[in-house]
Amino acid sequence: MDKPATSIDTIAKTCIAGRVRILNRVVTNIYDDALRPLGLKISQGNILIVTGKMGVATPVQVCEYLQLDVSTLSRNVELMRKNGWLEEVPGEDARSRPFRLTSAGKRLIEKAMPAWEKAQEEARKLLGDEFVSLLNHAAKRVRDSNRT
Amino acid sequence: MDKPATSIDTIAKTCIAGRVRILNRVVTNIYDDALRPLGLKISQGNILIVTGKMGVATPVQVCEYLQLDVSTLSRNVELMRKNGWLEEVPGEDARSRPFRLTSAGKRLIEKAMPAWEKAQEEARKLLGDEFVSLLNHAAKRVRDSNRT
DNA sequence: CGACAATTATTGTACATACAAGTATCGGCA
DNA sequence: TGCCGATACTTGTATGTACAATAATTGTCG
Repeated sequence: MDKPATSIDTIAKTCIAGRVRILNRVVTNIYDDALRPLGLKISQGNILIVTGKMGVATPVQVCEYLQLDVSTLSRNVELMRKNGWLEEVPGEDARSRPFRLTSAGKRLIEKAMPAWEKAQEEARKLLGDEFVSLLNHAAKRVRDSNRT
Repeated sequence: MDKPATSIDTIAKTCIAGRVRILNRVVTNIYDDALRPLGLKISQGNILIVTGKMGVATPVQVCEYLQLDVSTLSRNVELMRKNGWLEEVPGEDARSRPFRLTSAGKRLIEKAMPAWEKAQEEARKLLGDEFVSLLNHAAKRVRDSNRT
């Protein structure tokens, strides 16, 4: 004779958002701790990486890839520009503000590599290989799904 | 003859934090959109749920469960107290500030249930059953691991 | 060509988040 | 009993995040 589960019980036992958010906090902290000596946070690091892959990047492109609001990116890029890691590039469309890595930005990534690897290994061990593998697929699906 | 992968390529292809953070943003937005008509965000919703499960909760307990910094919780609880969803309870240890759901808080959870279910279903479809199942295990492991 | 919708970014506002530093209290031990 | 380290929380500061409103530009269609 099980009692009927309350709303509280149901949500506590199954809420996907709760779990994703816990993981996000823990994993973000692992990387931020590792990168702290470099004055870099993983939030900015990921923007640097995406920018590096793109060569010249526009806010809209980066936001689509990272599923970030443009207003969020606007302020993040501003900080990284001040740090000398990104620079604006003139573009054809005057509405857009394309940017790219500076050489300091590229050097920073190289310098951060060992710390990133350490964090990556810690996260991998914590989450398990199977989860990490599914994570890749899930992230790809999410990026392609384009809610809105 | 593959060229050696650069640091940028390696991180772009494999970074766990990048993927977890993308998922976090997308999933959080799904729930926040669904809950917006109620004036509730999933960040606060999860705190309400954990509090509800505990009956009387202390900040330290909630933070350990949700892997939140106490300073973060401090401000979140303050807002929810102002909204009338949480109330302080006198405790024995004067250092601690235990709190619990008010009846308004309980009613809010009931009222939010349909929206939560809608978001939950959208997230489940987006991420896939297999991923969701592993997510539960991963979250439990993370909670038990107690980095520090 | 000119009005208007669509696109792109910035700014105001509110909340989430963590670290560092500070305050209050507790518990144990000399 | 009184000191002192440990514990629990708050506050200052910086960044991350999104939504709404605004500004600037572009594209389109009559």
